[in-house]
Amino acid sequence: MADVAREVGASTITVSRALRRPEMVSEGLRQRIAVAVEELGYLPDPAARALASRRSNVIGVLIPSVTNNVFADVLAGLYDTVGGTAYNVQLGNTRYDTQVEEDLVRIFLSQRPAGLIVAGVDQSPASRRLLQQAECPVVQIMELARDPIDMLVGFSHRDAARAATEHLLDRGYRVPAFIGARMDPRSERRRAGFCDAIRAADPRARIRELTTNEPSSVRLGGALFDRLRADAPEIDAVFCNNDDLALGAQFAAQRAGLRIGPDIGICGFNDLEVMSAAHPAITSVRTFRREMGEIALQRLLARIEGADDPSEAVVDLSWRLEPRSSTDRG
Amino acid sequence: MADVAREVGASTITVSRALRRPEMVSEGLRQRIAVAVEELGYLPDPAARALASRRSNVIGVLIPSVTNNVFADVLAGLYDTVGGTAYNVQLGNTRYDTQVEEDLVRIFLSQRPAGLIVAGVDQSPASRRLLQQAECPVVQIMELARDPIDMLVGFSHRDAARAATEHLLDRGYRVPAFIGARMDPRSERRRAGFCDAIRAADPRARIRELTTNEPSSVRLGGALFDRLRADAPEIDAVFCNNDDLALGAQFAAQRAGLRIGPDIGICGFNDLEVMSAAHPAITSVRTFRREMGEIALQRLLARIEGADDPSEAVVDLSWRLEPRSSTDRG
DNA sequence: AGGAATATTGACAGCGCTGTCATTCGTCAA
DNA sequence: TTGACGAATGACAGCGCTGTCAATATTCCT
Repeated sequence: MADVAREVGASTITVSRALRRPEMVSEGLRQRIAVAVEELGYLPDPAARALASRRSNVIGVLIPSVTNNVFADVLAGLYDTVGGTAYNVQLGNTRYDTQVEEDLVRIFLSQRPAGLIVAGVDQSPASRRLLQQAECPVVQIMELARDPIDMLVGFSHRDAARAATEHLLDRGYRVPAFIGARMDPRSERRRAGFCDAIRAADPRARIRELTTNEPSSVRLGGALFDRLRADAPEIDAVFCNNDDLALGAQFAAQRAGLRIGPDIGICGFNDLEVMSAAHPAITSVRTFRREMGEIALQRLLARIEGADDPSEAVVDLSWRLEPRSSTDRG
Repeated sequence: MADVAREVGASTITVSRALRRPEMVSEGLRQRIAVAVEELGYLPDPAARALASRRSNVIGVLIPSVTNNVFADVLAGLYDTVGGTAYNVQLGNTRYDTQVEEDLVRIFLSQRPAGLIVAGVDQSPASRRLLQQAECPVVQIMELARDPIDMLVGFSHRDAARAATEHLLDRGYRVPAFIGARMDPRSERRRAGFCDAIRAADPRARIRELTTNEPSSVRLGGALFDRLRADAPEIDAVFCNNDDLALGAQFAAQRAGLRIGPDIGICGFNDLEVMSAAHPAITSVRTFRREMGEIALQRLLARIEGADDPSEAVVDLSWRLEPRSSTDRG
């Protein structure tokens, strides 16, 4: 930066201002500085900036998993939106553990981040407190809640699951069951939505379900489906916690010689691309994962850049049922 | 840090050392410092560290896509390995564009990263030069090459594809075709491996293929399969660029009433979890994506921590053919 | 016992930038 | 004409830590 300043015959602080608040520097100087920066290939040192301004350019993102398709999509939205800005996304993998999450919150906060995005609304009390006292904006994503820490972008898993289950009942299935893996808070809410729908139809109905805390996979979906049918042969539809399980259930049903749709209804959750391309196509609840990442980051950046007005502190992205052949009794 | 120093009656530099090079500080002092750090909840400021030491704790990772399953697995390996260390992974999304990659290399380098991991071996000349001159270790991942910039962890896509195609021929398929999407350098090498095998079997054979630069997806795999069969009805097997395409091809073949295996052989690439769980299970070439991330980062950290010996500058992770029903002619 | 080698600690300056406050200069209403 | 005011620029100090070199304490060897 000193070089640039020398080049144009100005002080370093003026160069600094030309880069960060161009409107504070006269037209001519600004241009000459821009030229010199380009010529010299000057790139500001983020560490020095962070130290001097007591605020880093890091957007901390806390998610429970990196591999999971759902979060991969959220991340894609995040990275797309952060690309081109002066900010950097920094991921923290909480591994579905609130204690790990709390540690990461502390570590992130020690960097004086520009903003924080955290998945879910079930932080530990200590995390919540830390985040509330943070002097940077915070966005919770994935879910809806009555008492956001700061901002919130998500949708109601419970409502979505309830709608999916109602769809099964509407289509004439009598005994839908719930298949769940990796029972995190969001999965539990989907399960609750399933129960809502079942009980609304028949308050005395028995809830048929099979859940596990193992990470979900296609193979596991098949295994759970087979076990569930062995225990409860009367079931004629399954609402799966997520699309991987649904795909696995469909494969298992096909192996068992069942006709997908007429003999067994299958519904997934998230509507990954594969669902509509499968044979037969699988009904699912579409969620707006990429958009969640984009919007969360947009809100965050708006606040960082000074928009104090939290006009829309909570954004409900909702969901959309996508009925397909797998729940068509024909 | 000054607080900690005061608490134990030592100088800040001693505290600094106790944190970074414990062996340089006497047992007793070290213990008291550890206690004080814990009590005061002291966390070092990474920006100040980076500025003073002229070296940040950032491991820059340049990949072409965040959503892609393949890179998601690599990332998972990376994040698993970096967790618990004092380093931070910072992702740069090159979007399959070497110019973007070059800009990102510059930006990353301006942060004085602890190390850099870049996907592929086809960097622009300028990127290559920058990376070679970088005063930090660099690992290229995903592929093999004769002239690594520094270290390399990957496998031969060409050999793997050749083996897969030979498998089709061995199984008795006469007219295998190649289906490819998102034709990046690695896809091109797989295509070359396909051609190698076909030509080795019959030097005068016509190469049947259908490729596109669109990002791949299950749906696209089905569409390409249908178009390919319309143009070349004689084909009796397809080697797909990746598993998504293979899955789509399988669904399309099923829609067309073909028996998977007897009527049409299908082989994918990467061996995502879904391949073995599909109905029927789909033959694929297993690649060690997560391991690639883990090992690349381990090597990098070893070098950062001072192991100068580049005993194994190149690690070949190889691959493994996983024959399944989809290439069983019965 | 004497000196060299080693282990342990500290003083000091400065990393590259920005926040704060001060200065200069031109403009404008009274 | 004059003082007030805003726009443009600069001086200075310091963000929190570490590299370097120096000083002191301790151990070891002859």
